[in-house]
Amino acid sequence: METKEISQAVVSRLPRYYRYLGDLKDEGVERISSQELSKLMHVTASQIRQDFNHFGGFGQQGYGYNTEYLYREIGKILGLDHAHNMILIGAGNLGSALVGYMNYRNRGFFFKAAFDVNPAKVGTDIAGIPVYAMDQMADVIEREKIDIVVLTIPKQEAVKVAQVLAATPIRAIWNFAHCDLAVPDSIQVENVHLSDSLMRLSYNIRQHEEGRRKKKQ
Amino acid sequence: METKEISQAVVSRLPRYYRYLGDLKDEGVERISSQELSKLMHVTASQIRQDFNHFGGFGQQGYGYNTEYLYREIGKILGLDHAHNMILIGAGNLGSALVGYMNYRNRGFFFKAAFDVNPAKVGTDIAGIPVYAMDQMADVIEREKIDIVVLTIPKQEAVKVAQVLAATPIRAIWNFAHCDLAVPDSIQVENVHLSDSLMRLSYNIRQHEEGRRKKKQ
DNA sequence: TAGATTGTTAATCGATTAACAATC
DNA sequence: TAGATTGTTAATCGATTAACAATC
Repeated sequence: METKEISQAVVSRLPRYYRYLGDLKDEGVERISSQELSKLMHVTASQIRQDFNHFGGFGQQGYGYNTEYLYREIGKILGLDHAHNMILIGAGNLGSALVGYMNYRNRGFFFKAAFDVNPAKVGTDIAGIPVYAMDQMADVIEREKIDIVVLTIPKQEAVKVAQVLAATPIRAIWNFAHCDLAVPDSIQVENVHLSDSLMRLSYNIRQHEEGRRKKKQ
Repeated sequence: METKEISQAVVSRLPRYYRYLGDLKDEGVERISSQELSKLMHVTASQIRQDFNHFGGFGQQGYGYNTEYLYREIGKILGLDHAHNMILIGAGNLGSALVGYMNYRNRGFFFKAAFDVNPAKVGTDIAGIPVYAMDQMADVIEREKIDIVVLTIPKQEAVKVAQVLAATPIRAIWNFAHCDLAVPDSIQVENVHLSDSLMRLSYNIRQHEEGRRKKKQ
């Protein structure tokens, strides 16, 4: 399908399209034009058509796009037609929240186990999955065919664990630690830097204030 | 200070600079050149200088940048020199995790209260802050001078709550609901769409596999 | 067929990188 | 002073938007 590399700018927009199309599908909307979708999502119709066309033609001239079909196709592009096995490293508050959420609203992402340094947690369950000691990691990854590791541990530990993970056959790390990770190219890293996000928010608050102050003068 | 509008691309990089400079400062590094920082962060030295210069000259020719000074200045730009009062709406797993995290590692962001629809939770404490009924929201916002509302509730409710919030003097929403919010321009919205993030990860796994398959042929 | 809307090329805009003069 | 490195302008690159021919 895709020949040339797709830019991350486009990739970042796909989940949002997927979300809107899912809603439309659920509302029973059978077809939608790039112009209608444009109004709904507050992006240009041109961008929508360009984005979709990176992956081949999903529409029909004079008709638009079939909502259900487009939804399914974008799902495939996003790899949601494959199951993913996950483990959690760091069975703290945030980790438990993620496991709980995934269990509840599944879309092919399955948590198989959690790991924690705290001996008091080892042997217990969080949100229905067992917590193991850290030294069981490599074993469980192999046995359960884990692709995705979710890292919810402090940055110092995250850096060390990433080194260990680099030698395992995992394919991705969903990194919630406040640091960048050095891993081989074969492992994809998706960072969720919550503190960065909050700082961006803080910047925008300040910026908006400033703008208002200047206008007043 | 800033006259022309700064692009969000630049703003998004500031927290990462802040992170690296904080680490350098803690390691006792007194000064750093754009070239050294470039190697460390894997971005071009040119971009670093451009980014900093959007906000005025922080460096010195022939010397580089003073780590501590630059760190403090970026902190100011990010608005971290002002305190922010926050409330949590949705005292579930994720919300509790965020409150717990913020309480522990404070940087001027203070959670004052939480709100939940569940009557069993109202009157209790989560991570040291009181949980109120939803109808107390506007009152608490005014009394506690809340700027930032953290939304960790399902999307259907989030949309409704956003409507209520639009009429309050809050300045920002940190939105963890899987939807976009329609609020006045005076309210900044920072979205953390975790499922979008996971889909991006899934895409990149798939993309990498595909690349490998093609190479083999 | 006529009208609508895509797919796609060309034009524009903005962001990144390169280069170098200014200056510590 | 000479060397180093910034601040800043100019060149390049990529992403977004506009336009329109193809076609359902």
